Amino acid sequence: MQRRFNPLEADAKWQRIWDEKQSFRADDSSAKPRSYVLEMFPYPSGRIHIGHVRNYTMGDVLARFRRMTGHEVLHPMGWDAFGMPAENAAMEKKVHPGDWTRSNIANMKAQLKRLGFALDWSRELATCEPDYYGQEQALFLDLYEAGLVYRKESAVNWDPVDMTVLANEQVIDGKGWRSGAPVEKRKLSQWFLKITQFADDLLSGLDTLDQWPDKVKLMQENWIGKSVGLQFRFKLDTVVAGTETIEVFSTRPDTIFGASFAAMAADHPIALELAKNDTKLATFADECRKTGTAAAEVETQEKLGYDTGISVIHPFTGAKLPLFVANFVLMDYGTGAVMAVPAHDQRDLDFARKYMLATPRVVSPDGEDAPIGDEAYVGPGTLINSDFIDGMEVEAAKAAVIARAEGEGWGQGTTVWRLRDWGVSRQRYWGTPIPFIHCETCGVVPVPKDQLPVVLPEDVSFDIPGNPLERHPTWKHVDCPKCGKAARRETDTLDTFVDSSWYFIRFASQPDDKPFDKAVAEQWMPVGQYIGGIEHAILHLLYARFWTRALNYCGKIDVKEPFAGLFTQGMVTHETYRARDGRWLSPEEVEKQGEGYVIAATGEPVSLGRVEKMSKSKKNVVDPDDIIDQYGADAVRWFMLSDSPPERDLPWTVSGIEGSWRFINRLWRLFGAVDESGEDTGTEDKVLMRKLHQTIDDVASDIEALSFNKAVAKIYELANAIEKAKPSASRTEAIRTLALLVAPMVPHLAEEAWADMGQAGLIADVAWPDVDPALLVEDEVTIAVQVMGKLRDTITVAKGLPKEELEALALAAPNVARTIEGATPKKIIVVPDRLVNLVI
RNA sequence: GCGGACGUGGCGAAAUCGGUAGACGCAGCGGACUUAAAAUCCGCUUCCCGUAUAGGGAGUGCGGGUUCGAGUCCCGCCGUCCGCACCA
Repeated sequence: MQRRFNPLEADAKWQRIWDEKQSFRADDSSAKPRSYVLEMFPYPSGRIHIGHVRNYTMGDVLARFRRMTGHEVLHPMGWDAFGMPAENAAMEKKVHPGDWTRSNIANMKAQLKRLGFALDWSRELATCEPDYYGQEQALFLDLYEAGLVYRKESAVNWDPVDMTVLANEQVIDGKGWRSGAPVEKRKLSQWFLKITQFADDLLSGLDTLDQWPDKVKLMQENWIGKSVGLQFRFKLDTVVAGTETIEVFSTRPDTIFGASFAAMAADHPIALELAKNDTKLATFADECRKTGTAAAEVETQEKLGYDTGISVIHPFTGAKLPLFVANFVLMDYGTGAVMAVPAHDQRDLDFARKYMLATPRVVSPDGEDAPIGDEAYVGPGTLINSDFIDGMEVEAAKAAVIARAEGEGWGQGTTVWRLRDWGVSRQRYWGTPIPFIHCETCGVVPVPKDQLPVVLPEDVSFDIPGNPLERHPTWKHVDCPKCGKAARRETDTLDTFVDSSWYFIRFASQPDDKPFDKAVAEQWMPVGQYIGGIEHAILHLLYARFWTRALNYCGKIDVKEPFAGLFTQGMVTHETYRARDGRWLSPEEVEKQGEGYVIAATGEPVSLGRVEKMSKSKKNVVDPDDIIDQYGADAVRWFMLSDSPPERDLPWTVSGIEGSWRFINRLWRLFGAVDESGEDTGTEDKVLMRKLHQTIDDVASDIEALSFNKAVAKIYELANAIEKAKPSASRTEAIRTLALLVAPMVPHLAEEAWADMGQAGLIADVAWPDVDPALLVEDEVTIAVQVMGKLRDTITVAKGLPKEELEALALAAPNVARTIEGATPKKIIVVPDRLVNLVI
């Protein structure tokens, strides 16, 4: 009778047993080597997505494998549970954000459980619960005491309809993403975290992260954006409202003798002042503000300027340079004004050509004063036409100019960062309340730690737009902790990125009375392997690196980098289908017919679209629950690991998951063959044993390298070899060992087989099989024989055969003899145990 | 525009050090079993010439180069994708 694996029964059974035995609980006091494996925790949107399944399966395989190799593994799961969708649901469906979120968590947890992940659920946390965000408030106060938190007036994107602040990413073409209303700039008092204090450290720390993708490190480097240069003051030839100088920044102070004009942003204070009495300038400035900052616009936009009629005085030559207001100068970078050197900066050159300004060369690769064409020269060279720095190389000239400016007191060497301090105020309900009180007498007063957590009120309404905390009848009214007079609670809540900036430490240590225990957390930290999507390359990963440094700065933890290893996995994609009228069709609606697809119900032809990321709008979504129902957890897990390298996109296909399901059953039949055949002849199968031990070794290193697709291929090869092998003691051993090799990937099947084979205990508790090094070396090798680099034949010989013998055998190989037709080779190249190449 | 990654059969992909290109899976084709289907098993499957399980030729985006030998190294193109975006 054919054995068919029954995942419906097996999955639930083993999940229950693992639960009962607390198999995956991490022991804080273990003497084993530690391994912290973490996947980015999900936002509880309601359903898990196939992308989550891929992400968590990868982490699970690594976690289970590390357990088998003798590690004490921490592999936790939680919920990034604050955020806007819950408030949107509250507005649309009239449910409380907390109820909505908690029921989503319950649903998603049930879904995750069905996949049999080896998670320590005892450490589960949700950021929306007071036991988490209360500790976050305590940490926020610690950072405040350390001087890392401050308030400042800041221009924000204000949505006048939703009556709330929007993040830059939520403003699309100048309009609120939800309301569609034109966004206003408003000055509001906002809470900030001093991330810029750690800018240099966050940058140099990247060099220590040798287990991070270069791509992510580069993105962070660009985001932090360090520029070193000279900040200096030009004297103005006309005093503007009491101002006699304009401050500029340049990364190329060496080119200062090539400056032919200066330019400032339309919003520069001097420009604003001048515009008061110059309507043409005011109009021009308005034009500058109107043009968008969208990629396409910037690229095509012409350099435009307005000559103010004022000049700046060159600090060395005393020459008068015209001062322009220019649309390419940004107020929020550097000082909002620049010295322009057209010969050595492309933007300055474009501008100079348009307004007929001089373009003197001051750096030359060959010392010649060649005229500048349409391209600015930005390469290395020697300074010319530059007074006291003539003849110097660029770097020396930079230093010389900075030294002179500092000596004469009109400028100083400076570093400018693109990174801004992190604005964490949100005018939302569903977030961590910022633990401060505003008192008319005492000012901004921190909530005393013994009064934490500041808990969100439950009785809120979402009938009208705006922040429900702000209009709650009682919540914000409190007495000042200092003077006892009536005062007002801060009604802003924290950006949810704060919540995800330390959850990994709370997983490692979760006491009731403090955010974490230093010693316990340090035993686990840093996270050994962190796995998640590339979309978090900058924000989340940078914030978490900052927050960990901030805690380190406060003496809370002896760790600076939270994630030693980072892996960014690819997306799960799917074909898209469209009907003739252009509407998207879901996979269930279409049917394969011959080479193409038709609508199942009507037979109407369907056009096949691109393979894209699964999304509701394109209707190419596959629900994890449905496929688990159909094929069981193991087939789904196996598919997630097969074929595509984990960092690349994985195309979901029905034939692919069916292939996985077929293999699950092939394994199941193979495992059944151990008892059934009874044909263990006691004989040894050396070839199979060699294959087995090579596979044990390969699969182990593939899993460590997260090359799951390769591990899967090796397991297929071994299964093929076992099926072809004749019954023997070796074959029985190989089958039993195969169960161990697949255990991290298809754990339910492995447990079922282990029990079925009469083995004691759980396979989850069995160690990874040992490799016999003697079996890793072949005693016979197949050698390629080439003539002039072209393969002509192969010969199989004993390993380690001396050069002369190989040459003789190669010359004697029939195909070779025919090809060279008796000629004597001029040269013979022999690579021992690999190949012989005859040069005629 | 700047920066980065990638380009291998019909498809997803292997090839860890410059040494037999295409392992493994999917799809496809042929066969066995079956009344039939499903399931399963066996075989073939880069392209071209060839009756051939003989043999040969071409072949890793394109054009060059280095080398006894290049998917891999170097130079120059082309294409796709991703990130950033007037950053002084």
